[in-house]
Amino acid sequence: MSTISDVAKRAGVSAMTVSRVVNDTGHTSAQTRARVEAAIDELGYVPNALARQLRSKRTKTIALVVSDISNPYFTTIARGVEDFFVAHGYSVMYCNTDEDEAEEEQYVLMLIERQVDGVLLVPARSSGASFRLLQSHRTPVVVIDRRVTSRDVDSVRCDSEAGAHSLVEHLVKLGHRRIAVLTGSPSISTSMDRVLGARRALEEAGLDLPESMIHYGSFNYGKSNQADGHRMAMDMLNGPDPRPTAVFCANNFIAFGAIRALHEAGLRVPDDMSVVAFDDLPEEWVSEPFLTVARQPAYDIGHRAASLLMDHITGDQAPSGASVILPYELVLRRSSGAPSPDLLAAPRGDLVAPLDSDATEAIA
Amino acid sequence: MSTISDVAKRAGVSAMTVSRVVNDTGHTSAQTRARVEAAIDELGYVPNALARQLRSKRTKTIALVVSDISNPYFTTIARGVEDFFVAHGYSVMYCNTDEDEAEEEQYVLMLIERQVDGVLLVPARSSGASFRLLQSHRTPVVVIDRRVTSRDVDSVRCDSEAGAHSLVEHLVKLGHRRIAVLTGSPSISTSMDRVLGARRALEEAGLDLPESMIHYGSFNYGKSNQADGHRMAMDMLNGPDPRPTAVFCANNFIAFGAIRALHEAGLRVPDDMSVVAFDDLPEEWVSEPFLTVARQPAYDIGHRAASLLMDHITGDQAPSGASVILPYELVLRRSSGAPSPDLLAAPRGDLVAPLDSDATEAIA
DNA sequence: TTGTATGCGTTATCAC
DNA sequence: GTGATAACGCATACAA
Repeated sequence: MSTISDVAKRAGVSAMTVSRVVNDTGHTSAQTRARVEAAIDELGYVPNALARQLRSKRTKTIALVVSDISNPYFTTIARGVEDFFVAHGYSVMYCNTDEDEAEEEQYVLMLIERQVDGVLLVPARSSGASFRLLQSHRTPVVVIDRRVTSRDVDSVRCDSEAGAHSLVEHLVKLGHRRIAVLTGSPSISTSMDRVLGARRALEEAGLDLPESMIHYGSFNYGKSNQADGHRMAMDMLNGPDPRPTAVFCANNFIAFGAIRALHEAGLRVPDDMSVVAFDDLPEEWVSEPFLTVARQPAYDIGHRAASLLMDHITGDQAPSGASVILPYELVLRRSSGAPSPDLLAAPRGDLVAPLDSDATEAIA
Repeated sequence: MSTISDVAKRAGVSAMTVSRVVNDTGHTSAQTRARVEAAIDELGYVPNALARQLRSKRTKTIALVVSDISNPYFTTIARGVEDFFVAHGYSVMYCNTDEDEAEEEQYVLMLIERQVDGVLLVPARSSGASFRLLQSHRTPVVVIDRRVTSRDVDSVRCDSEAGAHSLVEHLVKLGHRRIAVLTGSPSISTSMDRVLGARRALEEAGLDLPESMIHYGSFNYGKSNQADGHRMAMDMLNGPDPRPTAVFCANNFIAFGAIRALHEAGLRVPDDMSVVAFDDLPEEWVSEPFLTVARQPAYDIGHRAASLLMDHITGDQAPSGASVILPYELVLRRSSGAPSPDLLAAPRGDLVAPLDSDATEAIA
């Protein structure tokens, strides 16, 4: 409520002297410093950051724009970002786009208005409209989790192609031949890279991945609060015979929805269908970790991206269009197993367990 | 990069006219409006929010200060807050204190510096230093999840006492007589309310809750990234005979750690020990929901608190010291069952399953 | 070591 | 309907 000149008046000095004391810039005699500090305490003076930022043209604020703040993958990234920037005296604004391009543009505009010093962006589309906007306002950007077509924008992500390849290769080695893929939107590079990795693994085994085995949907829950993996798995089950014996889900939420769908259809995992996926949950959260996954180093992704952005902010390094690709970790668990010999050939109807079976227990 | 006067020059008008067009205030002729809008487009002008906020003394920003942003309980609250405020044209800043009072004060100071219009606070301690600071700067506050001693502070939370009572009553009805409590810090009202609820349920059954059966710790993972429930459960198992037959965990993370500890000790849940807890995870995340819980209406808590804060910001309503207490929902699952008759009397050693048993499967 | 003048980009107020 | 002026609170540049 009180301003710098209130303090100045009270301490019998000029506003500049107060400013110097507050910011520890320049020299001030011990006496006046003491008087100023006393006045500050008495008035409960707190500097107005808006005025300071307007004048200095630096907000000491960066923004993290993600597509789904409910997803533990992104909250873990957020931790990595936060830890880095708080240690460097910056604040972090979190923005959630729900994978919606319009929301993203609105947020980016808001961030420019607010003069943030930099932006970490998980772009909803690879089009790059948002970060062209940012660049035109000289706001440093680092892209997280996804590739973008534009040059001169740095990015940090996990090796999606290789992770998908490993997971599907694992399925192939177990003996699976008909493997479906449930992925996110085709406009997100991560979705497509994971399809590519899956396809490569199949082709190396002399198999192919027809489009009919790929189901596109959403990485998020979305407004309906329904995991799209559920719908995609239903589509898969209702597709042409013979049914796949395994399914690769391109992220955690898709896998959760898919497993629920399989469960509802009376199918046992992995007996009737193996499931593998990208992304893991903290092990403790599920009493019995069950899902075979490619685990991304989410915290490190956030931390590395933060560090890179900081280099751009300080000018220590210009954006070079470089990509930092971090390794995944393959975690084999019980959701993947060898297909039963019958499954490899038999028609579908005979194999679906009756709904009142103990499929529930088997999936646990 | 370009300012309002750049636009004014280009359009051949004054800065004020541009301001009027941008903010849709006052009257402007269709002609000049068109000319101004053209100039804005050509220059890619974006207003500087800092200057605007400095002048108008409103930032259209509120802050949500929580004790653990990794906890789905708080991210769900955040969703409720975000949905409300974004719909009203506000931005939300998220701050994470890790239940640390010093961090909290630092954040609150930063928020005052940044002139946020209001704060939603999950206070680390009930002392109330932080919101006295906020109040002295006339920043509206609403407290979430916890009671505070101070008058004239509104709060929104779930009925912890009643929820704990229901959970423990459920255990008593199943036949449990020795029930331990693992809770958070004694300085957090929520911790203590849940102990009180547990005690009341036991006393109604003619039992009592000695201090030796209560273990205090942390609701969070903390820097060690170790769930404190694990340590507390170990303490409980190493305590005096006879061992409890059931345990009430005062939040989700405590329960996760405790279950892991029981698991490691070769104890089966619920056969050797029943477990009940506060807070739930989204059902899909765990393929087989297992834990008996009191589920808090987290989204609603966030939404209600946001709405209340908005009333204070607009001045529609002065803080009255009122508490909004929302109901919990009891969800019975497989982690709680009747104690085996042997357990009620027998000494400990005989009952611990050997470590190489199939306890793992049983807990799933 | 301390103070003065000036401007950051915007809007409130009043004048035309 | 439009413009000139001042002020929001602070820090840069320069002077003393």
